[in-house]
Amino acid sequence: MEKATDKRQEILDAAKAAFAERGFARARIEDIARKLSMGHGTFYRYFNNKLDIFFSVMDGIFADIARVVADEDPTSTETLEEYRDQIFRVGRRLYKLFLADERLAQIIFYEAPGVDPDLDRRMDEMNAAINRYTEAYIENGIRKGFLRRGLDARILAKAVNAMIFGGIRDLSASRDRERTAERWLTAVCTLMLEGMGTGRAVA
Amino acid sequence: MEKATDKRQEILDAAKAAFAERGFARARIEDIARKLSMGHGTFYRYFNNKLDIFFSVMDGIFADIARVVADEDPTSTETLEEYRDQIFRVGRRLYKLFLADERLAQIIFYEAPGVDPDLDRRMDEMNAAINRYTEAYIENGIRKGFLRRGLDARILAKAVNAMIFGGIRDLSASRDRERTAERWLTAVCTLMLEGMGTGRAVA
Amino acid sequence: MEKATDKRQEILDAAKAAFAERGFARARIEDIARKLSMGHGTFYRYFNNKLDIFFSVMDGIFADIARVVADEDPTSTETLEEYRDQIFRVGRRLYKLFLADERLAQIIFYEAPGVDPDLDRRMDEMNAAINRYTEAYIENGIRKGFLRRGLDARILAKAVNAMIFGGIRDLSASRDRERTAERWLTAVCTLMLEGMGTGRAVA
Amino acid sequence: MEKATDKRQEILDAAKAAFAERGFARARIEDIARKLSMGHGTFYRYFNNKLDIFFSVMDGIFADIARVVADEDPTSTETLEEYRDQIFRVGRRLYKLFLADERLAQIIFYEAPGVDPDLDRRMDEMNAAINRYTEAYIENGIRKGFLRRGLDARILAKAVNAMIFGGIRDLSASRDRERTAERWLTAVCTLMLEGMGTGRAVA
DNA sequence: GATGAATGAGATTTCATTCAT
DNA sequence: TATGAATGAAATCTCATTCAT
Repeated sequence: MEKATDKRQEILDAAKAAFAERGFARARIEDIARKLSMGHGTFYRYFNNKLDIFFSVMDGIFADIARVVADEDPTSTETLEEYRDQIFRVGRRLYKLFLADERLAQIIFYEAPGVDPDLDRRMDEMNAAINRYTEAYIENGIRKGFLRRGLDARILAKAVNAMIFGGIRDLSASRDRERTAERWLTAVCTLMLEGMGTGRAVA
Repeated sequence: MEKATDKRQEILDAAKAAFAERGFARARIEDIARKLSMGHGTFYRYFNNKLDIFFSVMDGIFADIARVVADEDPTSTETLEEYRDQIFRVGRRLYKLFLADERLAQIIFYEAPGVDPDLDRRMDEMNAAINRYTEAYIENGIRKGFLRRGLDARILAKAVNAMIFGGIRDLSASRDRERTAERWLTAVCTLMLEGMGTGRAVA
Repeated sequence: MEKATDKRQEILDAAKAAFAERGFARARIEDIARKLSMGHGTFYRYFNNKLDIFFSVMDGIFADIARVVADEDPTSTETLEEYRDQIFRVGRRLYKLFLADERLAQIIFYEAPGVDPDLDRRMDEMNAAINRYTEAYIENGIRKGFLRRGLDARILAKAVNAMIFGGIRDLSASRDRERTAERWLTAVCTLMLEGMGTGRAVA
Repeated sequence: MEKATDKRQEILDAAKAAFAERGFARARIEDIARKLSMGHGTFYRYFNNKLDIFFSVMDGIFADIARVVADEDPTSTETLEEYRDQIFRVGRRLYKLFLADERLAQIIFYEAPGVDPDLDRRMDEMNAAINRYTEAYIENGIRKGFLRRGLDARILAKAVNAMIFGGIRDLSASRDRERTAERWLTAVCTLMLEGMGTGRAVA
């Protein structure tokens, strides 16, 4: 049984690589099998079909992201400083996750969209879950008084996450990734906490 | 000549719909032709091949976006209030563009990525162009004194645009779109200019 | 009426060029029309279909060849010297014909075979006619006594013509064509009249 | 492995028949497959594409011919009698090869020319190789003294081969092939060694 | 369980031919 | 008479999936 799980994982990994490299449509089952020196008929012992394994690959990616995002308790933050630290902490972990495996960004941003309506929906749902998480942080901040009252927490949460994922996308294409990651975290915090304005008289 | 241009435009439009609905791979040339009650061979009188028309569709979309984005002069803004107005103005036009044609968001966010490396590159380039534009706004703001010195204009510009396009994506999926659009614009402005913090003592 | 004949001839010539250049299958009616700056629909006013014009082109070529071959009277030759002169005369005219228009050899040897069973048959018939002609020369030679008795005139005629057409094929691919043509004529005459042997005691 | 090679050979043979019967352009992959009661997709497991298999068919034919032609040593002939015997021997084998498989002549003379420039070139090369071979025979004959000095060996070799292949072509269309083959061999020898003249005073 | 040969649905693309203008 | 837009038959080729060994 262990053996079977290992093999499944192996196939999953080869498939992830193939999908990242060539996209869903152009990746061939036979290529994936050949990379593992196994008959491509064997593939169908572990997965029902091509879409099935793509969903499995995506599930793994979603789980990786969820693990990072859900690692902190949104209600535990008490001050703006703590919040800032938290953003950096979560952000760094997230960025590290994507920097550790370039295939993630390639798949999430380029290859997965449009493959299957069901999958698009699942991506939207994962997105929504992350948005809810961020919303909880913001609402906690308002409650605790270190974020302003009257903020549109729902939309702001989405905006913040859009930035964070924009950063991930940008990171994948950048040279000095460590440095760029820090610049992004700083920029995101700036916009989240102070904005870019000089603070003089904004209605 | 007018006739031919019209026909081309007609095909282009039917293709845009097909690509938005089923994605590049699943959209069939014959579907596009049948929708226009024409022989599918006719298609090839107006476009070289399937990828060719997809590029043409995308070119149209890029041009639409560029027209909106490039409509204002980044250096003309003098005060934070003017800047905020400008953001709202450009944002509203951009959101209106996408709300007027749901297919744009579907194609840009779901169907175009991963179809062709060349096209991915062109999307990245369009993105970069918009980023440069926003960067110019921010640098102007710093120069004019209504944005803080020392800001990382390059990354902040990217972050801002990530939010704006995040808004577009969200809008397409939302109910009361007009209202949601305004909420997004407000949220983006908030983050850009003041952040969410209470302003008390942030190092 | 003259006008129409001219046009027909013009099309025929453009088609000959197209067939020689690209072969029957790859030559497109539209290309032929475009070369004449005429609508390709017009083509069908002068020819029934693509095969029809190919047949017409071939008929022209056959006629050109027949004119050269049939120009002399096989029964008028009286001596070996006259015969040799005659071979040179006819051969030169034939080689000149093909050297004057490279397309002839290209079409005859490369493009026409296999296009259509009917056409293959017509080529065979033309060939047979030439063979009969040559056979008549040989039979005349035997009768007049300057060729040996007992020769297998039928096969020898075919062999001779195979050489002559082999020469045409070779000429088209050679550099100094005038010189090569003379060498071929000399070679053909040698084989026809004396052979290559030293003449000592061949049973 | 044996199995796969057999299948490949089976397909090759069916293709040879199809190409001989209908020509390259009109032969359909599906016909070849159906003749073997196999799915047409199977074809593509053994050959890359239609041109690929045509080249393979031709390679087989070229190899068959080369084997026959290269079987004797041009320099070993010492007398005219030996030479004559040699011509008969090689000629008989060559004619036998083509008589054993009618498709060879059909493909070589009717279907292959003009299919593909590359292939035309390869046919020309094969031809050239045979010509060089015959040239070696003639040069040997001159050296050994049983052929006349001063002969234009290069062109004469081409002329001789043109006759021999002319014979092949003629054979395929004839009734009593065995008899015709002998007549051709006799005719070729006559022209090669003595010519048709009576031998009286030819300048 | 593993294999890979076989399958055939399905999509793109070409271009001779037609026919309304 | 000339035109060229429209047509669709026809053919190639790909590759996910099946299944006998």
